[in-house]
Formats: sequence, C-alpha cells, structure tokens
Amino acid sequence: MSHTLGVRQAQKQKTRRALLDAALALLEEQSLSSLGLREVTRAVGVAPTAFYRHFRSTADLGVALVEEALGSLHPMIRTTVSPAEDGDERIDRAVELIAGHVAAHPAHVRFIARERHGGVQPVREAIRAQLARFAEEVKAELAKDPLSAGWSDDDLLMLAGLYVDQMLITASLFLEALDAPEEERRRVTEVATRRMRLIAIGRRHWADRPARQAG
Amino acid sequence: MSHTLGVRQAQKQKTRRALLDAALALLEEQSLSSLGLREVTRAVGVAPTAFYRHFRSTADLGVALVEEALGSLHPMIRTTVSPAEDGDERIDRAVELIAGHVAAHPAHVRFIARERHGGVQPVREAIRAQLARFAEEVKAELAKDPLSAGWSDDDLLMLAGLYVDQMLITASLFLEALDAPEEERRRVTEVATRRMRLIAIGRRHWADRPARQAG
DNA sequence: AATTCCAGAGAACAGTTGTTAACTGCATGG
DNA sequence: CCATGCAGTTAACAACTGTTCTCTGGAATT
Repeated sequence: MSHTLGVRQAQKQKTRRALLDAALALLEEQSLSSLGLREVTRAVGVAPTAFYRHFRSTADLGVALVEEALGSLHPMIRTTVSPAEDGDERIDRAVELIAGHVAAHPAHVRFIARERHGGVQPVREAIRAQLARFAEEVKAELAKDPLSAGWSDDDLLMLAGLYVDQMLITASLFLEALDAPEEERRRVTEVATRRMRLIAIGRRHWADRPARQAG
Repeated sequence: MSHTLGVRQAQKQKTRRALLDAALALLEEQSLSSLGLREVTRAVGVAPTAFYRHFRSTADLGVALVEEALGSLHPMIRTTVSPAEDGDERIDRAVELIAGHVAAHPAHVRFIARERHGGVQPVREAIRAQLARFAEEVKAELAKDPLSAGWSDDDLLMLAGLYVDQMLITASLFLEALDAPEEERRRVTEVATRRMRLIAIGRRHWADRPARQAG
C-alpha cells in the first residue's frame, strides 16, 4: 500500500523530523509556552517561514510531539499489565521497563511530565486524552484478571488510573535520577517497586473491606 | 518585636504583593519560563525597572511564589494526617479539605502543578524541597499511629510520599473540574476518596505480605 | 533643618519575536 | 517536454524583550 514516497515528500518528512527533534531538544530547559518558532527553525538551519509548511504554531507542534511520545506506547502498556506472570514478578518487570524507557527516551518523558499541566491548553488536552486511553486499556487488562471478580467498572477504572498516574510519577523520578549515581537510581527503583506493591496489596484486599454506613 | 513598619517599607511590600499577584494571574494561561518581567510590571502599572527592586528575575519571583503557595500549608498537612479520627472518616475529611483549598486558592495550586516539572530549574528545586518536607512531616505523623508498628523508616517514607503525590494529583483533578458542573466535581471526590481508601487498605495489610525469596 | 537613602520613573540599547508578501528552484503529473 | 505545485528563501514590518544608566521625590536618619 505505502510504496516508497517520492523525493519531494521524503524531504518534507525529513525537515519535519528535524523540527520535531530540535524542538524536543530545546524543551529540555524550557516549557512549550516559551518555545519560539524562530528558535526552532534556527536550530534546524532553515528559514523561519518554513515552519508554517509543517505546523500552524508551536502549540500545533506540541500536539504532534504528544502523539509521538505516547502514541507508540500503548502496546507496551498492554503487555505490561496483562496478567501473564504473577504479583511481584510483574511489578519488578514493569518498573524495569519504565526505567528502560526513560533511559531510551528521556526527552519524550520530560516533555510529557512538563506539559501535562503546562501552559498550552491544546497540548494538555492531547496528553489528557492519551492518558485516558491508557487508563481504559489498563482497565480492560485488569478486568481479565480473576482478582477483579466482583469489581465494579468504576472501581476498575479507579485502579487503572491509579496505576497510570503511578507509572508517570515513577518515570519522572527516574528522569530526575538520570545523571545521578547509580545508587540513586537503585533507590528510585526500590521505592517505586514498593509503592506498586502496596497498591497491589490494597487491590487484593479491596473486596473484603468493611461496608460503610449509608449516609 | 515587629512594630508597624514605616510608610516606606509598607509601600514596598504593597508593590511586591501586586507583582506577585499579577504574576500569579498571568500564569493561569502560560508557564513561568515564558513570563516576561515587563509583562508583570505592565499589569501592575509600574515601570519595568521597578521589578528589580524586588526580584532578580522572574525565576526569583517564581521561587517566592512557591514559598507562598506551599510554605503556609504545613500545619494543614500535619493535622490532616494525624491519627485523631479513624480510617474512612479521615480520608473523607482530607479529600474535602483538598477540594476546599483548591477552590480557595486555584491559582496557587495551578502554579505548583505546572511548575513542579516546569522549565525553570530553581523553581522545580524549591517545589521539590517543600514536597520533601511534606513527606517527612507526613512520615512523622504516620509513625505515631499504632498501625505503623514494625514499619521500617524507608517504608514509612515510601508511604508518606505516596500520600503526598496523591494529594497533589487530587488537587490537580479538582482544579480541572473547577468550572465543570458539580456532578463532575462529585465524581472527582468519589474517585479520589476510593484511591486513598485503597492505599489505606494496602497499608493495613502491608505487614502480612509474603516474604520474597532472596535473589 | 540638613543630609542620606532608596523605590520607582524615564529613556535608550541591541536583540528578539510572529507574520506578511513575493520570490525561486525543482520534483511532479499531464 | 512543458506546466503546475509546493517546500523553502528572502526581506521587511511593528511590536516586544531584558538590562543599563541617569534622574527624582519624598521618607528616614542624624
């Protein structure tokens, strides 16, 4: 279906990539709302006006970056949460997977953490939508687990959201520890693992909590 | 000791306050890294150079805002976590307290959520330090609880951090739902409460988890 | 009453920003 | 082979930025 696209489109894609990469690099030490379009084109070595051939604005570029940073992550999420292995093993693997992802794509992780609550509304919305998708997918995997017997849909989504937020927090912790000594990264691994484990324990005993009085 | 300070210092404080307030207002729709000093002084109705009488830079102003937003919050944290009431009651009260705080100081909450991972290093560091203090204080309160018998210091700090992060997430959720219909805010309250409750359950059963094999 | 101090004003600086318009050169489709 | 399309260029615009230096009016100190 997608034959090799012409020289023309190829060049365009190449410039587009260069713009995205340059922006991502510049965003290591500032927020999207202060990223100038000229700044980006200057870093790429292209005229400022060339920017408009690819993006309406830097906010538009930001939305594209969200897609790039989170769009390809859905399969990874699915397999991580799926109830193949059991308990502690799965948690260990999940934390290591997050650590690996942060080490491989630090700029992407930083961008998401920074812009999730950042000053650019369309980007915030794009991130929110992707994370909602994650939560739904995690919920779907959790539902397959026999441990979820008797759980309401609301409670499953609650737990899924808790896991997703925890993944983000963990990723952000690994990011801060990226150029710290390995001891620090091991500490982060330890804390993140225990947090997940505590949540897993809460999940196991969720059903047998005492009923509340009706208000 | 602090008698009424002279007309001079009083005026200076007043201008300083105006600068902080104007900045906070402007930060509702952008990040600190894009906030210009002229922008702030213009909003106050004062010459750009007057800014330097109060702050070295906008980053410096940001650090002051962190102090203002989080510094006065320590007593509230302490009393919320203290083991006076029990279980579900305490959680309900905590969530309501967060909701109230967000409604009373939305700009402060937005600022912290936004700049925690924002593009200005000194501000990130200031927030990190304050949150670390929170975690230590929560840990100290948790330690008083008989439920914490047999817990290691590391585990107590782990749980405290989990609670602090959860408070921030909850606050941010309430913020997003601020001008949404009340139904939405009730939904947020419900989810936040259940998250906290699940964590509390995990805490109660933390001690009786199976021991891991030595690696 | 005379002097010092200092918050804020004013003007000017070199450099930046986003956006417009009209252009050029080259790959593409007829 | 020729006409069209379109990625990227060039030039110019008004508006904006942080920072410096000099000045001023009135409170604070002596």
